[in-house]
Amino acid sequence: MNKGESMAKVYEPCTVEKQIYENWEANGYFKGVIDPEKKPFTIVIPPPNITGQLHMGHALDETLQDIIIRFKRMQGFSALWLPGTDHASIATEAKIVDALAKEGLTKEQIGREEFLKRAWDWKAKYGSRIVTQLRSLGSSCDWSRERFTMDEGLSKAVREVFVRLYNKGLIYKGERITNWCPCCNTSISDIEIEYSEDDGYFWHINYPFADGSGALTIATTRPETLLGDVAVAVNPEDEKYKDIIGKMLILPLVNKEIPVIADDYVELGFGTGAVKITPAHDPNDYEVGKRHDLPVIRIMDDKGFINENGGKYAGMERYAARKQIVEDLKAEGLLVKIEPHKHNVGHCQRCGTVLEPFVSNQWYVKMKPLAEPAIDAVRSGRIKFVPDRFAKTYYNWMENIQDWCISRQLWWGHRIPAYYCDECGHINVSREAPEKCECCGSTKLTQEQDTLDTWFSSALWPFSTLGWPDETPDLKYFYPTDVLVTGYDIIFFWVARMIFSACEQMGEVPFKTVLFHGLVRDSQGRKMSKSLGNGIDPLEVIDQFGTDALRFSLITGNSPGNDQRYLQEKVESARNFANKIWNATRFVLMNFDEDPDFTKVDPAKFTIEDKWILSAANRLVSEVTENLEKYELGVALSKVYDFVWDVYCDWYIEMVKPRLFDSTADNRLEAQFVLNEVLIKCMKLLHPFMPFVTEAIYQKLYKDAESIMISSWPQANEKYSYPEEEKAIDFIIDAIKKIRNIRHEMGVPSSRKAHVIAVTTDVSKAAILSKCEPILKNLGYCAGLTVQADNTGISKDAASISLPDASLFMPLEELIDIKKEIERLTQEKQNLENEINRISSKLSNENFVNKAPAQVVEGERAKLEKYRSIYENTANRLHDMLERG
RNA sequence: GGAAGUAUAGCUCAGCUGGUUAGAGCAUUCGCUUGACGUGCGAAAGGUCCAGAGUUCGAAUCUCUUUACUUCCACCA
Repeated sequence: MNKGESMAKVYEPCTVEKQIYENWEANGYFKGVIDPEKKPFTIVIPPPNITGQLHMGHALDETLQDIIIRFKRMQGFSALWLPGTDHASIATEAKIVDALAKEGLTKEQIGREEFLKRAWDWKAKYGSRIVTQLRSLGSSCDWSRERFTMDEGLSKAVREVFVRLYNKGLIYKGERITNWCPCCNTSISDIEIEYSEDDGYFWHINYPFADGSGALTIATTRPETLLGDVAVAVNPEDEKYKDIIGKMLILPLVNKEIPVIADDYVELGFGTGAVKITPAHDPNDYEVGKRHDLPVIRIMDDKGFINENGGKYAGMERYAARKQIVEDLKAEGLLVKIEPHKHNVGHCQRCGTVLEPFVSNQWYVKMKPLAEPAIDAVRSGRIKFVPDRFAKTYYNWMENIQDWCISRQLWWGHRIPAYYCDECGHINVSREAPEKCECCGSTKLTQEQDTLDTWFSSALWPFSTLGWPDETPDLKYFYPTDVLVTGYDIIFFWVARMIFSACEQMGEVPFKTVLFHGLVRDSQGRKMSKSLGNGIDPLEVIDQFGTDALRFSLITGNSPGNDQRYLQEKVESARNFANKIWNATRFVLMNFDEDPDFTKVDPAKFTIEDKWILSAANRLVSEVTENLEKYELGVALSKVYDFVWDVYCDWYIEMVKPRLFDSTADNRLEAQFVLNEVLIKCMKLLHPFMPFVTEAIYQKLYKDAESIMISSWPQANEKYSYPEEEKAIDFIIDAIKKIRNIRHEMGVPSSRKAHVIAVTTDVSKAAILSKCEPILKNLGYCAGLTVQADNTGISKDAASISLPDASLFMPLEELIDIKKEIERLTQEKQNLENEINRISSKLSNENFVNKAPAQVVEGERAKLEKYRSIYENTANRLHDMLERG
């Protein structure tokens, strides 16, 4: 039994994938190694959350990166794909809090230390799950370098950056309006807000004038905030209210006097034209309050309950208080009307709770100075966005950036390295806990309770994972990284922040290219989500169809930055493709001699079809390489697919079958060589996309193969350039297709072979036809072929095929329907005429001939010549038939 | 309110810097135990490239306008 016969008839991914992956890893092929002889190529993984489960988005993201890194590795770069995970402060903390709740505990009850212990335990238990899942995608990450955003080194980097920014005055602590999630119990940054258009109400409320002269009507969507009102503002230009500016109003329910003030902020013509001002609970009001020097009265606590400033409402939950206040206003006759009102309400990105903006004391990063170099990094081209339209989104955000609230009232995360002096109140900010206050020398210091936004640490990922702030050899060699692959949905959260962090800390960009991909949606185009239950588990798909099939289906038809749909049919066809190449290999090996000695191959014995495919494979190599360099992964893949399936399997293999089956054939070894040569080239081109099946095949093709993943990327081989043979075989394929077409149309069974007569006066065409007789016989169902220069002996009822500079005649005896044949020829003649007219009018257009590139004009001329020749043949035959018929 | 994307065969999508008789997969129709594969082979049908205007010798491709859908940003109490 030879190697081919020992291969299963159907490729079964699940039987080989795991072992192949373990082999790669055990042999250290994934390792990024500092090699001064080689150029580095670096990718850092977008670290998945430790709370995460593998989803289709990861699958796409990982596949793209793996394709690029495998390609570069094969090209001879010292490739490093650095993996790791993110601590995901808010998401993880919520998990721990939930787990505690099940035990009837709160985090306050167990205290910070115990809480963190549990969090680390949780991380140890579940943090590796996602990493295991990434491996099943075939990811060739250097797992020996796996990092975690809260490991020792990265925490050091975080403290270093914090201290540096603080010392430069770019981090400050201040009292400002911040968005607060009463459910997660923490402040959040602006970009963590998700707005949605919600149904609400406009409550119109009368605020009576203190002097008893009537009332002023305001409208609000949050009536409970009136407890914190300190004024009512009107537009200074508003004729209606000119006279009341400066008058005092009685704040309902609170019974306190507040002034009517004038401020441009109030928009003319909107609502009642009078706006209650609650500086502690609204960012705009806060600004108005500052301008008018008004007090800031916070009336709600961190959990969303009315505080002691709320008088009799103190202790009530915010919505209960709202209801009560509306009722009380109604009772006092101050409620004018309630209007339904749609408005945008901010929700917590993580838990969906309606956010409460209020003043609190938080840490911020001053963004303006950081944004400028970051904008320049992209504008100058040092960082390239693919597709480049995302640069616009990026500029727009960066140019209008607000300061970044980085403190979180959470325990799981990097605790802010600020130490308050209990004696003098001075804030000591330092890398390590100071022994005494740098201001008064007191040793009584208390560390800040708050932790940092998760994204603060991931912003440092490209350099912190390489050892920064230490000047490590890794950092020197592998930084800056080459390409970052990520979804466009985190351009602000992560990409932008890495850019300004790197520019500030490293003085250099974090990566040279950012390749953005879109979302993987369900088959109906909906976002995959837990609540819809429409998510598809990549692991299940892998089990069923294989990793390669999943990867293939995600990449084919994918273009940068665009969303795509997940369709199972696509995975199925990808699986079929894996099976196809498996069987092509099986065929090749089944038809190998025992250990063919390719050193004995004589290129002089290459046939026309050997040269044709060697030449075509060369072009494929160049094109695919170029597409990959430009990150056109989907295009590259479909080119290999087409070549392997259509060109290699359906044509070349079929062409060489007779040679292989004839053990005495003189050039059998050459056929085996070419089959092998081209197949290996294709497998290498395909390997980044479909690593497992190509490895499995590679192992079959080579006796002592190490691994395809460390083999070298194919190069176009100049000695295999045969443009003439390529043209010749294209001519023959065209002829065969036409023969098959006619036979099918005439309903001729494939068992009935026809003796074909080729008529041509063109010497080179005659030669090609003669040379290709075996191919025509085999694939064109010919019993034999005669090539001659004139029409002698051609029966009137033979079916005819017009080719450039040649005609083929197929006597099919009684099977041919003359009427039908005349119809067919007439139609064909008409089609050709149309084409010829189109092209000749183009060529007779002086402007075209003068202005179009010579190559294009030449191309059109050649086309015209070809069609004319075919036309002539068709017209002659038609004429003949009509005459004789 | 601002910005962006998409619109190509029944479905899902390719088509790069303008020059193809406009492509693929799936589905459809017809035929095939052709010594690798029916997860296959062969053949076919199917498209005013959303609509309109412009630039050009030439537009699916570039510009503008319209329509439909999608997304992001901002946000008026």
